[in-house]
Amino acid sequence: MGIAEDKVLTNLRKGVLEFCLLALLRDGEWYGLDIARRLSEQGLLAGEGTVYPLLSRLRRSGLVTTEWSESDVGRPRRYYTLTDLGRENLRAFSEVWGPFRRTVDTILETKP
Amino acid sequence: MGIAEDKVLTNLRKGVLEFCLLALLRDGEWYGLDIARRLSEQGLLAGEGTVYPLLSRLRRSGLVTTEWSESDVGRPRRYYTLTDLGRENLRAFSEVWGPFRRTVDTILETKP
DNA sequence: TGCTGATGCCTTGCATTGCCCGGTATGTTG
DNA sequence: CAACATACCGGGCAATGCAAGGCATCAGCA
Repeated sequence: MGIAEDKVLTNLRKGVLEFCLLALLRDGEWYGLDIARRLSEQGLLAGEGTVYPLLSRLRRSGLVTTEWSESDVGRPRRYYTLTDLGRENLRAFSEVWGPFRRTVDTILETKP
Repeated sequence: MGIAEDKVLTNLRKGVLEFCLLALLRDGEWYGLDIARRLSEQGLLAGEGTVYPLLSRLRRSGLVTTEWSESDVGRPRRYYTLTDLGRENLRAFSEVWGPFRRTVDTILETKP
């Protein structure tokens, strides 16, 4: 009975994942699978397949730009770059995240 | 373009709301509308109607128990009490929330 | 040459869950 | 009796992470 442990993390990821992805792109360009691996390492992503729909959405929203790797030895990769709009959205999220996190902390820390 | 501000908070609430509700019940018994008001004050709930499906789910899962207010002057109220299972789930969430919050903070704080 | 596996991209259908809108019932007040 | 506030509840909607699988290219090897 009760609530499954996995579900907890799954629901926490919602609303955070896409901005953590944007934050990753602050540091440089990455391609899909690499982004997926990095996010998975930090427990923010369950499977690699999850990241592609997200990346498509970010691209359609104009938060990231893509560029195919030309004249590369391996498989062609699609590299993602943060746009100014993406950078602004990331900053906006940070301002929402701070108070939100503090609110939750306060409620949880109240002594029984 | 970009991502709407409202959506950000909406998605953040998912996965947090039900545990903040449980945390409220740690301090005593409350009835539906009162719970809704308290959560709304802290920006964790958009409308009062949202809380009732959630409360039903928590009841079916055995995390809370309910008791109708007897011999009260006003309308009958359904009071919610935290069960042992609910208390345990709340504790389990706290242990997940801590590391999760730290991870997100770390990613966001990385300097560009 | 032809098979196998790894890499990398992507799509489809699903489940969860908060939100919005509306409905019911009871008590108080003019 | 009408109107309003209180208090409960349900149904349909939308967003989004997840699981599973498909397709294409290249390297290694017999």
